[in-house]
Amino acid sequence: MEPVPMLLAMTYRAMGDQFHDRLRQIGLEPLRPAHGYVFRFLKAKRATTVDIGQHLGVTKQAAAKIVNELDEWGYVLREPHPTDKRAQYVTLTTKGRDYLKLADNLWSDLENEMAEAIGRDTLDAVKTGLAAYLRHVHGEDQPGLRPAW
Amino acid sequence: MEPVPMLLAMTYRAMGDQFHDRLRQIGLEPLRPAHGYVFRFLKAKRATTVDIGQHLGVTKQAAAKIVNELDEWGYVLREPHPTDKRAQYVTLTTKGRDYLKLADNLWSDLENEMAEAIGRDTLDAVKTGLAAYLRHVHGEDQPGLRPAW
DNA sequence: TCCATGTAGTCAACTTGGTTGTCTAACCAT
DNA sequence: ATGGTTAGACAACCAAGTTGACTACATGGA
Repeated sequence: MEPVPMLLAMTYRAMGDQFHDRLRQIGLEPLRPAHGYVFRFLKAKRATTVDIGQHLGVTKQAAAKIVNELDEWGYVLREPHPTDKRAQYVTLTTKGRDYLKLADNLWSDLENEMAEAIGRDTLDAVKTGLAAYLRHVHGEDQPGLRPAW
Repeated sequence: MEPVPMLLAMTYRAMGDQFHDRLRQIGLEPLRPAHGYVFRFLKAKRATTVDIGQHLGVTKQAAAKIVNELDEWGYVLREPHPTDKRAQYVTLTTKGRDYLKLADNLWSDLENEMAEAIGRDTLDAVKTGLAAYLRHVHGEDQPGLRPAW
């Protein structure tokens, strides 16, 4: 059997490719994975560019580029931080939230198809297993999200 | 619960980081993941540069760069293809096989620690589950190995 | 209160790891 | 034979990161 990391990489790639294809079928401009992960992160918590960089596992400069793009395209906007005059909160616009909602539906479709293919219980085991491993290696502080290739 | 692809990416990243750290602890020059995947591929079957590119999920030119590096560093060598005068088989040197053996040991250490953390049965479910999914979406023809970020 | 140290964000230069495009030589099916 | 395809090499380019430097603001002592 293939080593775990190869299985992870191949599955990630396979799901990502399918997601990308379906987005294009719908006719929606396919943002890169990083963009989607930013949306999801912003939905969960208020965050600055630095926070986003940390979450993605890239430098703040790289994160700033991504935020700039999302801003230009109208998916997010910046608002002043209430107490820190240096910082800015990055927040989702309606367009951003709509995109995220659509993407979430697509992902859950894919996940359901996966459940159908390998069994719901196996899928659950995969998810809880990976989540448990992540809690084990890092405590509560997330690792970088970006796969280092 | 986080969507599956995020779990995959985070786990891949977490394991890769650990692997990388331990290689450095040993004092071994840490090649990139792609290099290791090439070793593993070459061990399994005779392959040309084009084959390698396909397996990794990159263009043949990108694959050629990687093969060139591995050649310079003494991990692989090229030998003429028996029937096709255009093509060359890329094969592991002893140095390459040694590196792979060491890396394999490291990976199996990591996998054992994972088994300890989440339970051997859960780990088995993860592996068989992902493998089954991959067989389901692509038939027998592998997807690209490289995660598209 | 003042000062030392640290941090958010921005700008610029650079590196890396890929891409596309083009070409030659060899292959192969009609 | 010959027309279409393929392996490999060379070159130009590009995307997405990096490091480094700087400004403005924050924060926690002495």
